[in-house]
Order: sequence, then C-alpha cells, then structure tokens
Amino acid sequence: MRLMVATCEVDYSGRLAAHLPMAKRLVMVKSDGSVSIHADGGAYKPLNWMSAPCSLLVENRGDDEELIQVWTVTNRGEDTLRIAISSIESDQMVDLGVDPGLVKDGVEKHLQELLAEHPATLRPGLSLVQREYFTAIGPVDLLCRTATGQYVAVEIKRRGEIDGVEQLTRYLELMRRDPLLGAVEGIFAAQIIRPQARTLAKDRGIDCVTVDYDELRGMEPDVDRLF
Amino acid sequence: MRLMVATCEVDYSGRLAAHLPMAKRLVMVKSDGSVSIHADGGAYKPLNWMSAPCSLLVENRGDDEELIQVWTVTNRGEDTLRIAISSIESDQMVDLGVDPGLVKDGVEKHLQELLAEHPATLRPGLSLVQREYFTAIGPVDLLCRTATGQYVAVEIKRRGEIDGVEQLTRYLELMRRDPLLGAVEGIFAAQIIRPQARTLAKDRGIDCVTVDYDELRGMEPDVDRLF
DNA sequence: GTGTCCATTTCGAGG
DNA sequence: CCTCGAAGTGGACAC
Repeated sequence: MRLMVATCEVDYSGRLAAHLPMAKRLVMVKSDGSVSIHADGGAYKPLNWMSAPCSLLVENRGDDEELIQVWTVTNRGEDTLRIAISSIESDQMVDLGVDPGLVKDGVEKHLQELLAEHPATLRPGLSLVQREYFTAIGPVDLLCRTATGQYVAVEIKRRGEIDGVEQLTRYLELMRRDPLLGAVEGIFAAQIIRPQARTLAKDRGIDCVTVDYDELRGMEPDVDRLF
Repeated sequence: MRLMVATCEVDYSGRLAAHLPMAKRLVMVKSDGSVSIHADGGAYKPLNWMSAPCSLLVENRGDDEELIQVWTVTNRGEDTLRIAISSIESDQMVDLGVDPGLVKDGVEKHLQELLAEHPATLRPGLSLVQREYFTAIGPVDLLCRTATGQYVAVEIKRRGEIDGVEQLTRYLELMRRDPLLGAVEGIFAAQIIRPQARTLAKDRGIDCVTVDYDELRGMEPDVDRLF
C-alpha cells in the first residue's frame, strides 16, 4: 500500500462527472491498483476513487511547473480518474501482506439458521417445511406449517423495516395463488421491529415477532460440548 | 488526520460482532474522531470502523508485554471497537484542513430531464404533463398522457430493481383513487431492468422500458450550439 | 431529528 | 461470469 499526502486536484469521469478543487489530501494506492482520495472527514467513504482492476499512468513534470505530477487512472470501461499534483508532503510505501480476513457473527443468515432450528419460538406448534423456499420473485426465508397443517411464510430481518414487510407481502400474494399451498399466513421476524413496519404489518394481517438472538443461540443443541 | 501502520487485532461489537485476527494494517483516525482500519485490498471500504461521533480511549502498556497499546473506541450507543496493538511500524499526523468539497454532475437527474424532453421514446404518442408530479406520498418522476388522454405515471431509475416497482405501485395505488386522473397506467423506465423487477412489474400490469442514455443524449436539441 | 431514497454504492452467495 | 439481496450500508434531502 502506498500512502501519499499531496496537494492535488481530482477529476472523475465515468458514470458521472465529479471534480475536486486543489487541496491537500491523502491518496491511497492499494496493491491491487485501486486508488482512493480521502479528506479529513466524512466517514470512511473517500471523496473520489477508482476500484480495481485499473491501471495507473504517472506523468512527471518539471519542478518549475505548477503541476509536478499528473496521474491518470483508467478502468476497463470508460471511467477515468485524473489526479493533478502540485506538491507532495509525504509518500510512504507499506507492505501489509494479505489480510487474514474478517469474521462476522450476528447477521441475517445466522438468525435464519437459528430460527430454522427453532421455529416454535416464532409461534408454538410451528414446524419447518423448508428454508429458502423458492418463488418466482425470490426465496422465502422460512416456509413453516402449523399443527393444523396451515402454511406460514416467515420473513427474517436483522432490523425490521417497511421494506421487509413489503417483501413478505409480495411473497404471500404470490403463494396464496398456489392451490397446493392454499391459505398462507405471514410472520415477520426481526431483532428490532420499527413502529412503522409493525403498523404496516398489522394492516396487512402479518404477525410480528421480535427475536432475541442471544437467547436463540443459547437454545442451540450444544452437541459439540457433550464430550 | 492520523495514519498509523500497526500490527493489531480488532474486535467490533455493536449491530453485529466482528473479529480481525492479529495482522499489520493501516489505522486511520480522522479529526472528527472516526476510526477506520484498512487492509491492502478490497475496495475503499475498511475492514472495520467507527463513525463519528465517537470517543477514543488509549491505554498504554509496557513494552515488555504482548500488547503495547489497546484502543477502545465507543459510540453514543452500544457500539464498541477495540484495537489491540502489538507493534507500530509508523505513525504520522497530517493536517489536511477542511476540504473544499466535491462537485458532482449526476446521471439519474439528467436521465429524468432527457425523458421529460422526449416522452415519446417511452411509448409512441406519449406527451409530458408534469415532471415531479406531487402526490401525498412523494413525487412521481413524470406524469404523462397518451394520445387518447389517459394518464401514465413514469418512474425512472438508473438501475431498475424491485424497490422501484414497489415505489411506482404505491404511486399508482394512490393516483387511481383520484377521480381527476381516472385510470392511470404505469411505466417503469431504467437503463437496466433486473429480471425479478421485470417479473414483478409484469405481474402488477406495469410496462417496462429500458432506456439508452447515450441515444437520448444524442437526441437532445443542441440549442446551446446554435450560435 | 426522523424518514425516505440514491449510490461511481461494496460485499458476498449462488446459479 | 452474472444476478441478486444485504449492509454496522453512507449520504443527501425533505418534512
């Protein structure tokens, strides 16, 4: 990785046109060739960037000119990033090697796995028919059945918002036309459900269930701890 | 801005739990207090981060210990980022000042302008009634009329996905209750329309039109080039 | 401040 | 490779 602090002017042309007037910024070049220009503010998103794969052309100019270097970063497509440098404050090469990578826990997939193992926590007597039950417009997270045999479609979100209710509504609309399924109920399950989502769900006749992730994890059959 | 290259182990706990094993990485601290940890790969997104506003607590340890420093970055909420540092390769403070900011020239808005000028490219005989036609739940991109006088609501996206179809559906639902408009048709226009969005649109009786941005731009009356 | 929607989204999974 | 949906999405704008 190369870290350069330089006074530069940047122009991006591609899916849109963007211009950065001359100012001091951080230019980060990663070993895959990607370039990003950061200011000292505004979360982690850079002001301008070019994603890999791309190629970098550096044009040197005389020290007596306004610009000492002009970088042109081009994509396979029509994207071009031009960095015009008037002065360089520092320039550092760092060898970071390959990162061992990020381990995540607590995303929607985990929640889905846990609820697939314990569908009765959503409603007593509920049993799993299929995970990722496929419909023409996408997969339903869980297809379950009540003790009386009625189908229940479950949409699982980490955070329950209006979009999730809309999604489940679409699935229900489609599934209810399938004579093999017949009447299908809906359950919207999430760790937190926003009031507006709850209101919409109620209006649509969809049941809302808030899920405790830690509690579910505690219910896991700890098979691997038996010995 | 502070740029530190250090061998560190990182743990995030908050909306999810994420762990980074010990490795050499770039730690960027911006003047607003935000912290991001970058590897030498991936796009511009850091491996882990904490957005401002947040506070940083640095705990120094003896040089004879495994860890020489432990950083704890906390949010107002329950988010915590813990950076355990075993060695520091470099540590640089840079004063970038306030960035003059980015000037963008967008695409989506332009697409709307172009289609407003050439509504007949969406369907022969179509004419514009109003751009950004306001409804109670938001503005419809284009309100048009067929040769026979029927209203047509047009939703424009750069990339047509299911959300856009939902949006147009909501507008249509509302507009069709307005006796002044009567029957209202829907057109979903985008540069690319995903198959699933197309399926949903078809199911809802909404017409899909893919738009060629360059072709439309070519049709522009080059008024400003007449003189 | 909350809600909504766009994004040069990025990222990961699955066919 | 493309397609699709999730994200600790971030960011802007309206209300």
